[in-house]
Amino acid sequence: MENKRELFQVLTRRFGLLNKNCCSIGAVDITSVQSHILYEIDKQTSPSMQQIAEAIAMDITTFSRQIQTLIKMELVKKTPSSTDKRVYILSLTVQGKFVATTIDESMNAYLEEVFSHMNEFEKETVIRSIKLLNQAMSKSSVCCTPLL
Amino acid sequence: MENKRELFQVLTRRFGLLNKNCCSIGAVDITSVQSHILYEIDKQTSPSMQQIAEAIAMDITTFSRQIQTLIKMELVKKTPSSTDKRVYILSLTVQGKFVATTIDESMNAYLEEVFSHMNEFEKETVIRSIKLLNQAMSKSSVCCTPLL
DNA sequence: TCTTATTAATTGCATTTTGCAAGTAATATT
DNA sequence: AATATTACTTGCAAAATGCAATTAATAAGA
Repeated sequence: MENKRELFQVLTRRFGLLNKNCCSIGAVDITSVQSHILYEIDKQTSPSMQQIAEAIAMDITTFSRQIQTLIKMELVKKTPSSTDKRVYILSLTVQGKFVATTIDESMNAYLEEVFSHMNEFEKETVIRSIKLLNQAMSKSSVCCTPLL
Repeated sequence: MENKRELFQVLTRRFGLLNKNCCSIGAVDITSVQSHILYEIDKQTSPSMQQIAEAIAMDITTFSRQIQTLIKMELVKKTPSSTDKRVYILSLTVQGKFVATTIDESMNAYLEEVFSHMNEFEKETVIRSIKLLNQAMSKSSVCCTPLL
């Protein structure tokens, strides 16, 4: 069988590049790391700092500073937890939600465009394959254990 | 249909993390960016600086400095082109080749492990899907045009 | 209860990475 | 022969990174 790494290297490089490109929304300009943070805050419900930092496998100190930046940009809000005063709950501001949604839409639009080069059967197959892959990776013991 | 971005986000995050983890070979410790550079030099034949920088979509000035680092680490060699004195041809040193190969092997080992959670049919399907996806992405006009 | 861990998050460095602008040297174009 | 373009390198200055150490709050042990 062919070299699997080759296939994955190309795939992830492309997707990584996509992430890099897609982060300029009107006057707001964010990095791909920040885009990941927004995505994850949007996805989770009332997450703490730790939770998000862990989800994106980012050092907590770097994360803390990124959040400070995002707060200055008025994209993220930090609310003290009512049950544990050490904890801060992260949420998106209206503008932050808008940015996250816009990025999500443009990513999905891109993916739709990519999938438009396939027929219905291929689409289904590919989607199912990605799911399979995600499942298999989450079962794997070798790597990525902290992740998702 | 379900949210495609979600699927891809998870997949590429996992793969990105894998890339991050897999870069300590004996006494040699390299970053994932450097691993990408080694990979690409190994793949291409007599590539110039520009070629590699473009392949991994990296700013040429940052790339130039990364190469300097890799040369200091004795993983990469820079040979002046005989036909064009502005150009440098990049190649891996013996040690660089060893590092690249070791990373490649450990990545493939990881992927084998991941695929071991699937049956033969699923494996084939997934591999074929990734290929399809790569083809579709290369056809796409939206993004990633400089890439591969 | 009081003392001692443990945990969540922040700051203080020191290092590394990044990328634009400007530079040098060689080749291509006119 | 003069000019433009190309390949690559340096000079900043800003940003990102991560370890060590700090603060404040909760949990656990005596």
